[in-house]
Parts: sequence; structure tokens; C-alpha cells
Amino acid sequence: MDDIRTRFAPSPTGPLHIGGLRTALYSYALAKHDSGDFLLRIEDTDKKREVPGAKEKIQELLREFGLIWDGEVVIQSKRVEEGVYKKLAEKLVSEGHAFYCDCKARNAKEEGYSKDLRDPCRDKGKASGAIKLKVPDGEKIAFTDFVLEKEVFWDSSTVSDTTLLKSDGFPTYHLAVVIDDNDMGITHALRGHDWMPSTPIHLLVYKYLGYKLPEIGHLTDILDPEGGKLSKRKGSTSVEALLNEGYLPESILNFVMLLGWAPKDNRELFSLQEFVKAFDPKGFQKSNPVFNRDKLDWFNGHYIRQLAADELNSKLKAQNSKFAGLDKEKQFAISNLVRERINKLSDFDELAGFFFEERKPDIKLFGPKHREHLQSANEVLEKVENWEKEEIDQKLLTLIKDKEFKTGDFFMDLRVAICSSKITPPINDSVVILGKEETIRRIRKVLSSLTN
RNA sequence: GGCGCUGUCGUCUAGAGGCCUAGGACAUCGGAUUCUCAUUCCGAUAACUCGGGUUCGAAUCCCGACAGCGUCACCA
Repeated sequence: MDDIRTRFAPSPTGPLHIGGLRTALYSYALAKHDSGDFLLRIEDTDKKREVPGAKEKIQELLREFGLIWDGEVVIQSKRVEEGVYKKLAEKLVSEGHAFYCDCKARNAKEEGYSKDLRDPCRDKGKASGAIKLKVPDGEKIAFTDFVLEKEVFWDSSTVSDTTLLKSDGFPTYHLAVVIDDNDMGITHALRGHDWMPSTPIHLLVYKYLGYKLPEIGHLTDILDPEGGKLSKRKGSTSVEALLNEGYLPESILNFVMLLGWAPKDNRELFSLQEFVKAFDPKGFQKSNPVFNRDKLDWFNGHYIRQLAADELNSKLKAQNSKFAGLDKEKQFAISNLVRERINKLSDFDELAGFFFEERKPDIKLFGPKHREHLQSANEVLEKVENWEKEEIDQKLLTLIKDKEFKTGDFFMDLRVAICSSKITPPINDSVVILGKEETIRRIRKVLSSLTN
């Protein structure tokens, strides 16, 4: 059997989406599991919709996720210049499988649901305009979907004459995929489920061009929790936005792996390499999954906790400049306290901001005995000689015992005075990092504001 | 509306006729640890869309209904 060759073929019309990343990942794994090739093709045949910089961004992101493609990137617009599509479209016309149409393009939205499947130009023998496929009547068009693992077929009478080459000389998707997949030697074409309805057109083009049909598989659509296909406006589904929110690439990848694919043993944690090794197309899911952020958060928390100290530290530095300004020892101490308490890198600012920026204490958070608690804490902490966890712990605990404070209430008031939040890392650890001077300064500041 | 795909806990899923009084994970709730929050560890709640068949026996096979999703451009 030939080596497997797959491809990811995005169009540079916007940011890379979670669904696109998943298609790329599955295509990559499909090829790499059998040491095959994974190629990249940019489908830029719609000049009007192309977003500047999008194709570069897509490549940058694929690299960041480790989805490295083999060989040169294939750019469709370059192949247009070489005339490949036009030549083959004309060949289809000369062989009677396609025809010219110079009518003005239809506006889909205004058409409504009643449209003719057969184009009036199909037998007029025109010699210019767009080139459309001449679909036969009453033929069975079938293929076996390797994701669905079943045969899917249509009566060609329900398939409409479709444009293959636009009058500007650019191919439509329907012509370009077929020719490019053939020329690139693609053995397995994986694509979104939304392409299913146009598959019979592609099947016909394969047949008329005399190409060997590759394995074709349609992936499920990722659904929005609110219903419908996942869309941009409902939450951030762009890969870059997720990255900016503080999700790690390995989390996003692991999350996406399991949206539409599962192994027999139900294992959930996979690195890219582990996934490639475990990958089996039989694990493809057939029904549409819902994008579930809770699970993503869980993966991310898990992977944050797995990070080596210096990795976590540099990621936190990259996302908070004030933190990056601290000396190295403090940075490591803080990131160590924080690693078990954040699910996203962006949670850091809220949780640990008090280390490097003073906040106004929130009086409402104090307990009834806060004045007494803070006064005695101030007295005791002043007398600490070695500003280390052990001594601080020991002195404060003794204080609590002597004065018969309630341990929880005491520490909570101390915490609120210093961090102005009820949710923080352990307060004694925090105070060690903050330093004696700053700790006492903050306590006194609160005390003096109380007497006013 | 036509055409097509799909239908197991709230969510991601395991399950390919008896091993299922349906398993795991996330979420939720409860408990243990704890100065808060978390982490970690225990435990609980929770599903085979419905209706007909086939069979000694069905989540698993067949038919129908219903539901969800996709698509119907000189966009991809």
C-alpha cells in the first residue's frame, strides 16, 4: 500500500479556528501514525475575501502547535497563474462534461429555496464566461466515507450544475480541491462535515478528469453550547484568542483531540506524540460534539501544574510585565505558590497582583475583631528577626494561642489587610515573599486608616 | 422546503446481542486534608429520544416517528 499523504487546506479568510486546528491535527496524526506526509495548501482563490497576513498567521500557529508540514506550502493562486485549472476546465468543456455560462452570477440570499438544478446555459454552446459542471441525470454517485465508515450516495438528479471556473479565471473550491489533491498525491482527504453536500460534485469531477479517488472523510462539526455550529461571535473560538486568554498550546491540542475522536480505552491525556502513536481512524466520532469550556479549563489547569518551574515562570513573565520586573527569587517563589491555583495564565493577575501592586483594602471584608487582630499581628511581626516561614509561623501561632484568637478569623483579617482579597495563596508564604518592611507597612496603613 | 449526516449522564465519551442492576472523564453536590482559595484523595447525583418489530435475550440488528446539525453562491 502507498504511503499515506494528507493535507490541511485552509483558506486565508480569517483567523484559524478551533475546528480548523482540529482538522489539521487529525490530518497530521493520520499521516504521521504511518510515517506518511502531511502537507499544507493555502486556498486563496477568493481575492475578495482574503485577509492580509492570514496565511502567515496560520503557518505560525501550526508551528506553535507542532503540526509541521512536509515540503513546500502549495499556494493555489500561484497555480492559477500557471493556468492549471483553466486548462482542465476547458478540457471538461471539450469533452462535454462542462459548459460555458455568461449569465450574471446569482445572489444566493435572494434566491429563496426554489432554484433550478439545471442551468439554462448547459446546452446553448456558449463560448465564454464561467465554466459549469454538466451534471447527468439519474446516476448513482457514491463513495465510502472513512470517518462515517459507510457508503454515502446521491441520485445525480438532485445535484445541481455547479460553477467550476469563475469568469475571472479563478477556480472555485470544487475544481481546485480535486485537481490539487490529485496533483499533490493526497491519499486521504479529511474535511469538515459542511462539505458533505458538495461531495457528489467532486466525485463527478474526479471521474471526468480520470483521477484516482482518494479516501474521503467528513469530520463532525463542533457545536456551540448555545446550539448551532460554533461561531466566532459566541465566545472566542479563534485559536489565537484562546492562546491570548492564557490557554497552553498543549491544553488546546489535547482538548481538541477528544472533540470528535476517542480511543478504545478512553484515555484522555495525550501529548502530540502520544496522540500520533495512539491514533486510529476507527476512533472518529460520528455525531457532533459541543465545545465545552469547563473541560478545556481542566486540561489547562492540569498542564499548568505539569510545567517545569522555569517554564511556568517565563510564561507568567510574558503575560505580566510588573511580575517580570521582580527579582528572580521572588518570581519563582510566587509562581510556585500560584501554579496550583490557576487554570489559565490570565488568572494570575487577579490572584497574585497584590505582590507587586498595592490595592486599597476593602473594609467590608474584615471580620469584627480585625482591629485587635491587626494590632497584635503588627507587634509580633515587628519582632521577627529571621523573616522566614518558620519563625513567622511559630510567632503568629503563639500569638493566636495566647490571645485566644480564632485561627481562621485571625489569618483572614491579616490576609485582607495585606492582599485586600479573601482568596489568595497561603498568607504566611505570601508575607515571606512580600518582605518584612512591605508587610508591616501595609498593616500599619490599614491600622491608621481605621483610627480616622 | 429539497438533499445529506447524526441521536448513551448537563458535556466529552466507552459500549459493536447476553460480561450493562450501562463504565470513565469534566461539571455539579457531599466529605477528608487546610489560615482563605486551590491542589490532592474519597463518595454521591445523573443517560441508552420515542414507538413498533426480529430474538430465549437489544443500548447494541431492522422499520417508522421525532429531534439536532449541515447544505442548497461565479465563498471556501
